[in-house]
Amino acid sequence: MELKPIYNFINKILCGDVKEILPQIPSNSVDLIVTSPPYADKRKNVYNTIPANKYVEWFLPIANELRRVLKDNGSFVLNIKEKAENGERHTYVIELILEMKNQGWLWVEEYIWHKKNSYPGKWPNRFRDAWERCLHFTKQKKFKMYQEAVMIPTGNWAKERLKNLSERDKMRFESRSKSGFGKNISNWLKRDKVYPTNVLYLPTECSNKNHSAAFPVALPSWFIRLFTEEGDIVLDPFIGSGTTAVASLQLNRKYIGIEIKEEYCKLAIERIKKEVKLNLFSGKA
Amino acid sequence: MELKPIYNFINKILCGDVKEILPQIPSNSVDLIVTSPPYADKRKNVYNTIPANKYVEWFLPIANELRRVLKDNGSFVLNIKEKAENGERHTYVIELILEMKNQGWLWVEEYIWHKKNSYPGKWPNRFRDAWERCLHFTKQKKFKMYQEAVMIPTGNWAKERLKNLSERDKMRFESRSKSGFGKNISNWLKRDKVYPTNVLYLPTECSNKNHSAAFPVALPSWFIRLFTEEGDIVLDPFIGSGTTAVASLQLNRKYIGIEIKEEYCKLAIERIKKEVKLNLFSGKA
DNA sequence: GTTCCGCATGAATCGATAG
DNA sequence: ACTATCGATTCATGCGGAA
Repeated sequence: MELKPIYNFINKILCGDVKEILPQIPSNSVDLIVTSPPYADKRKNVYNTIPANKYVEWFLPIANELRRVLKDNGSFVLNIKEKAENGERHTYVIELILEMKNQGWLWVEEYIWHKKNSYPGKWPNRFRDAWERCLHFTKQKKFKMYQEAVMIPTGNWAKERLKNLSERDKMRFESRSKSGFGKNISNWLKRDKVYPTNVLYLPTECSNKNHSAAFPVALPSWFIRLFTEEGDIVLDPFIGSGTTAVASLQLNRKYIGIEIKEEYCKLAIERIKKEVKLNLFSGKA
Repeated sequence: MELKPIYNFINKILCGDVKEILPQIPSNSVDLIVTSPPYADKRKNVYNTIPANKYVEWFLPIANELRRVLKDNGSFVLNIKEKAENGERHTYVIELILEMKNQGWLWVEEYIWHKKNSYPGKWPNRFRDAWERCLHFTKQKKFKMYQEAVMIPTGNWAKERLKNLSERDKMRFESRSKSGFGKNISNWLKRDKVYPTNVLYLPTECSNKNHSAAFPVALPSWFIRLFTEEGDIVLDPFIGSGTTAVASLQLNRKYIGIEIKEEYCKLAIERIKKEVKLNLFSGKA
């Protein structure tokens, strides 16, 4: 099949089925794939739900296409968590890991997203679920990684030093450590920063009315900074309300978003427009 | 085979091979199994290390015996983490989960132990590993669980209390209380407490006195409070330096410990003696 | 008695070197 | 080519000695 070159897809929300759109995208063309696909049996009212026991079978062909479109030195970050069913955790996620390895993916790491404010609730046999998996897959042992881009202030250093900062600086400092913005004092801190671990401690974003995005900007933002440079291409095959696109824009990366639900596509485009205006206003673009 | 009744094993450290000792323990006799088995290829200077690719095969017969000795309403908490090898996470842990389900275990939950102080190091392809799995298995859908026993202090009482602590102590206190650790937990009123999540945040106990236990007392302590009542029997088939026994004693539970290394057995017995003395001194036992 | 600083110590992992 | 061993890297913690 003759494929259109990649620049036809860049900075667009492609409204349609992943299984039809992905095959149109040329091979070895994106630097990072980061996504939070619909979880099994969740959000029934919005998506055509995928039963837990068919999840692997449904996702594997998509994973295979994703591997094709990813550059050899690129990364795939899959944010996912198995549901509990009949008093047990379902096994479709760990089965998926094994099957993706059979496809040729390397399972490099499992990052944990430790959710600061998790969904409330009480059950007799378990507590609130406060974490999700962020599975890191690659095509090769060697891949692009920019660890300095996500360094964080030292534990003790931060505590000691915060006392001497004004309230205003404190705010800036806080926002920096969470999302990576606020460059004012970043140089000043450089020597006193350390590398993070494989546990991300981030709050979920309270749903802004329309979309039920449990996927906070800070999450794709962290992986985009870690695995790409400015100008690189970030693909999210289940982009929902456009969170990954927003993160990409903020970081001067290019995005490709795929979304099947038209209402979500519209929502994403609205959010992106606002973000672009913000960038223009701040003289960024 | 004629088995001795369970009281012959209670409050003892049994020095020998798990595979020989477990079959002597009667069926349906312990309320909780909590353990941190030797990880694949780790602690080579101490244990005969189990290669990663033989790990499942090695552990499955043990898991089967554990299921036999566990009471029907009991729980099994397995603390484990896969290693990274050749740039990838190994799959033996997730394979083990699938195989244990085949044996009849229910995989109820995966708790995350978020380690505050993880092992240092820097690599081109990953960050420091700051978490471990605490896999919760049971025999039945219904099992014993005492959620109130691990509730976390919050509210005004805690705030008042915190005022009088130094900044540094406050940090420590908070990190402990986030996951429900901390010794004075019983002092809080019920209305000032909330249920924890499935993420436990606590430091490892490193370079402590004579023994260095990567398995901190607070970890078995939390699960013992959650899954047992006073007087119940707690089994640790890889008890090492006796951490699980210490936790059991502190909480007025009975322990059964198995350990293959004689030096560790001695160490465990020493620690237990000290703990018993402490309990006597405080008028507990 | 406190507080503070310096130091050794890990359930690690990768890349290079050696056989 | 494949395995075994070693050095380099890194940081929260608890201890001991000093002020």
